[in-house]
Amino acid sequence: MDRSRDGSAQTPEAREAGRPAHGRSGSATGLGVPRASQLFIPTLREDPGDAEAASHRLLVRGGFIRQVGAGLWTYLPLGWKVHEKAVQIVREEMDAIGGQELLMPVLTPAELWQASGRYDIPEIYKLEDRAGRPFILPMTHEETVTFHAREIRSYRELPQILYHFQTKNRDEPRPRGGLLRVREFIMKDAYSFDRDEEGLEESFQKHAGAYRRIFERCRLEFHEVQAEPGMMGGSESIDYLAPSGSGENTLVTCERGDYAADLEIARGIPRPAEFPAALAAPEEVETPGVKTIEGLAELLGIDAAATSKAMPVVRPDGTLVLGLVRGDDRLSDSKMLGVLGSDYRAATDEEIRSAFGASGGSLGPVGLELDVIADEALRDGQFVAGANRDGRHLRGVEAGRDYAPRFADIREPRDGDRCPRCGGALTFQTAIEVGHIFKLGTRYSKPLGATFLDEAGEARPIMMGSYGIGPGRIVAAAVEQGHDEHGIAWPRALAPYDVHLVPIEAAGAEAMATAEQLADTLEGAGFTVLVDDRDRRPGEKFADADLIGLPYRITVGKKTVEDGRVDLLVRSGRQEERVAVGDVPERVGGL
RNA sequence: CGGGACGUAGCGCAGCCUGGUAGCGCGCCUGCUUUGGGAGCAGGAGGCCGCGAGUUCGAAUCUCGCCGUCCCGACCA
Repeated sequence: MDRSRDGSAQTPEAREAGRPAHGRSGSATGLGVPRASQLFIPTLREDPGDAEAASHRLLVRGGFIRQVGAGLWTYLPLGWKVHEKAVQIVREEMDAIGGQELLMPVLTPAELWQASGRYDIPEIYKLEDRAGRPFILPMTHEETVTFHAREIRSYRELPQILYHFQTKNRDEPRPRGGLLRVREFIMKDAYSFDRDEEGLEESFQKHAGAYRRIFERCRLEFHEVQAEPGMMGGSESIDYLAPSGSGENTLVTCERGDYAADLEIARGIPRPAEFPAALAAPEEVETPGVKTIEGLAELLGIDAAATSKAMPVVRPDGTLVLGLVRGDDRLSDSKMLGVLGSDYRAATDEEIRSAFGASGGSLGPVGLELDVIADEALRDGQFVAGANRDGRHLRGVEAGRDYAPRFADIREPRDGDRCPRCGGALTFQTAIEVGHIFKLGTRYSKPLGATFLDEAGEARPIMMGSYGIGPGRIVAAAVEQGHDEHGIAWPRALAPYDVHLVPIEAAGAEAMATAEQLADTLEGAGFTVLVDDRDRRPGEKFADADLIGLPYRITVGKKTVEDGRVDLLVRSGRQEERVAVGDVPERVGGL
């Protein structure tokens, strides 16, 4: 215990014993309610110059966080309180589904990651100890937890759920947006261990339930969507997306509420194309100088949706594949990745020239030896396609008749698409990914040798799942969803304190005494209170209170104190009401 | 990693084009007056102008290199 700060003769035990039973947090001084005059809450009058996202701006201005380097942030005392509120909610819900909290180290021997095959992921930080032994700073803990799961020997010891809150490091190519994408952050990562698919499904659903409760308790608007498993491998994954003004994901939802998906895998029904009269066979037309779909549609006087767009790509083994989408659509990178089952890159001009005998702008699927992957939207109808001769296109190209593609959904949904379930209008919003859960299967248990013996005495790899939540992203999403031009409006579940008590200095000793007394009463009633006892002008105190965003603000001034009343303001609304001092706890509790 | 921008007092910025004593607003310190939405007056402190080379009698300013930060893209549990 740090005695240097506190010269009192109080022993830790006495201090502990003196703490109130209802668990309110201690004050900064060791005496009474936390006072702004003695806390480190450096608010800023102006927006930081390099911040754009609302959460970034307001968390910095409100004195919650400060930047140390790109993607590296300190949680100041106020910000850490919010973070820990989120952590506690996550912890309670994880424990409620039988999760067992532990703590695994950050510093990790490289050999674990070499064994899983993830050592070469570019995002991991690599380092050595003084003897030259290789270590990494992991981005998640599958390898380490699987290392421990090797101690599970029998089906009798399954299932298990283990989790921890631990610092993760990622050498992000581009950190951004304050807490939205960072290089070091705390993550709750949980891992489930089951004997078979059915067990995994059960663990997976338990987590899905816990996640819904967590985000509901945090008062976040969120959507549970099917997602891409990405580099984690594994069969199924669900993303939890919180719509926000800033973020890196695009959430696609149906106006009727029956469909929600991440843009990367979302399906949309494109508007129907208007086709010209059908032709019995493709017919070549001169299209000199036409390089774009717009130019082509204009020249021929047709709907851009009645054209097709060819996107030649190259796989790592050098094979060329032609992706074909409708002229007005965009190829979806993530979907293409899924269809190809491998990495790919756009073909270079030279590769295009030698394979097609034409350049960019005039490519089409007819008469090719290559694999052609055509979007579903091209299944029916006749489209204009490149002729594979510069300056020429083909009219009336029909899939099946004129070329033999493999059909797949490879278009990126866009504005104007209809819902694949009900035909309703789709809307697109940016969103923050606040959680992601995965079925890993035996992706890690096999290479790391985590097996158990079943009833038949046969060794089988453990079925695993992995479940992540970023408390820092919950914090950012809460601000994105709860703020106005004056500052943050925290939900009570995440607010660093419940009540901001603002005595007006000039109102005199009586007002101060009333404030002190009210603070104690409120704390006694189970609320946490921050008293702004700073020697500042009222306007400044109000501005800071708006910025910091505690759910309730109580003003004690000479206007009110004379008749034993105070002004109560709910941060999320803007209406203020005058309440008798004695009625305050009940009034606040009822809100 | 590609494209763009920025780095000057604690914060937000001007000055740079056209080289010659480093400025403004806010904040900070002292005093007095003020006090229900970021006060007024007076006085004061605070700068390796990102770093390093070069050009020049002289560089915040011109040139080159490097570093850092932000935005778009690529990337992305």
